[in-house]
Amino acid sequence: MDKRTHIILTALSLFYQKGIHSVGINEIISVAGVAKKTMYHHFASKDELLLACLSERHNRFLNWLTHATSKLTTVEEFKVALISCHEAWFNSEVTELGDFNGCLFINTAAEFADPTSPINQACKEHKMAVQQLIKQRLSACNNMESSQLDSHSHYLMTLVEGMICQAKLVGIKHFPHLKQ
Amino acid sequence: MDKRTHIILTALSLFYQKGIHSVGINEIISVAGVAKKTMYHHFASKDELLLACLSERHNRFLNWLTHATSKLTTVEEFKVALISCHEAWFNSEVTELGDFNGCLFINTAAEFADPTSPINQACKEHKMAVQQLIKQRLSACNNMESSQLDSHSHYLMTLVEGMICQAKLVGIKHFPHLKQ
DNA sequence: CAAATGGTAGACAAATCGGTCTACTTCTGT
DNA sequence: ACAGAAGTAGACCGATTTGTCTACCATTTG
Repeated sequence: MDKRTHIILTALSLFYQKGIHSVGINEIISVAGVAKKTMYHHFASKDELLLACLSERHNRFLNWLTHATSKLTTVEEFKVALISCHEAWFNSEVTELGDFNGCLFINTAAEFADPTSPINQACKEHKMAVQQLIKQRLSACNNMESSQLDSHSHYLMTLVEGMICQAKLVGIKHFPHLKQ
Repeated sequence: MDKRTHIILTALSLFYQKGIHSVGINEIISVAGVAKKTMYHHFASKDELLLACLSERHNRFLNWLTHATSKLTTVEEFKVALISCHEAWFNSEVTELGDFNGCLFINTAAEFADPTSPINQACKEHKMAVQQLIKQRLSACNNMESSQLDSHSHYLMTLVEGMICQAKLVGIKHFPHLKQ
């Protein structure tokens, strides 16, 4: 495998499971089995490596979410599919997302609070992309009234974000009552 | 003011605005205007100082939420009050909660992912206490059916958690559509 | 063949981390 | 008045941080 992507995947896994500041460069190269010079050959700094990891995770996550909500007809079906696929993620049943440990972007933004930082902005852009996907998916439903498209997609986004937080912090893994 | 509480309040403010690992002991004592020995006289370690900060924040937050949702009659009124008081928090209009930067407990749990750590447990306990308060408040409403008490309080908790995340990450400060 | 590229191991630097300690001062309670 | 607790500034320690650098090896490419 490409050394560069191997470093990204190793760092991504460590960052996701243990947080950013808790993981040092030495640990990353040690786990990846790679020389320090190799890492700094591909990435100018830890921050740039992190940005590459966020990008990788973003692509992976959106790809998964896109496929998990592809078959849709009504608003109700979409809502159930949206909640169900997140439940699968919480139970670590989605192999490409790894062992569930909350949302990498929420976690990372907690450590990089400065909104002008590129890292914080990458987190924000990820969330806006998810919001956009939900809105687009919702607009394709048969019984979706376009007048409520903004408010309803926004509502579903709030629900999903809340589910993720509860799944991580208090360990709630299924939300049957939300499917009503 | 008591030196101990002064150190706690200073550290709490720094931790909340910048994250835990991003703030060092030297910065805390420098901003607090206190000798390092004084800090270590009151707290055995940075972790114990952090635990004291979490406890302080927990008391402050629950006290605020308790008062902000004290006048209640119907489920609908409570829901609107719950959302509205959080909107006030997001806009940093609640002086005792300081400049809004998300939920300290969500942020802290992101940096201390190990669920066996006392710090992670303190974050979890805070969320369970909030959930408990919502449930208790809800049960006092005139038109609350006890059969749906668990699912409805759980639903409101999910909503609130989602609002907090969206307010921090993408800067959404008001949620009129949730009040339906 | 020669040169460039990407790789290795690891020493090294400068800064910062949490935490300890000495020496001294100030406040407080009996 | 005196003892002890609580405070000060800051030197110091060992560990760790990110990041640079040397010296060498392997592969590929003009």
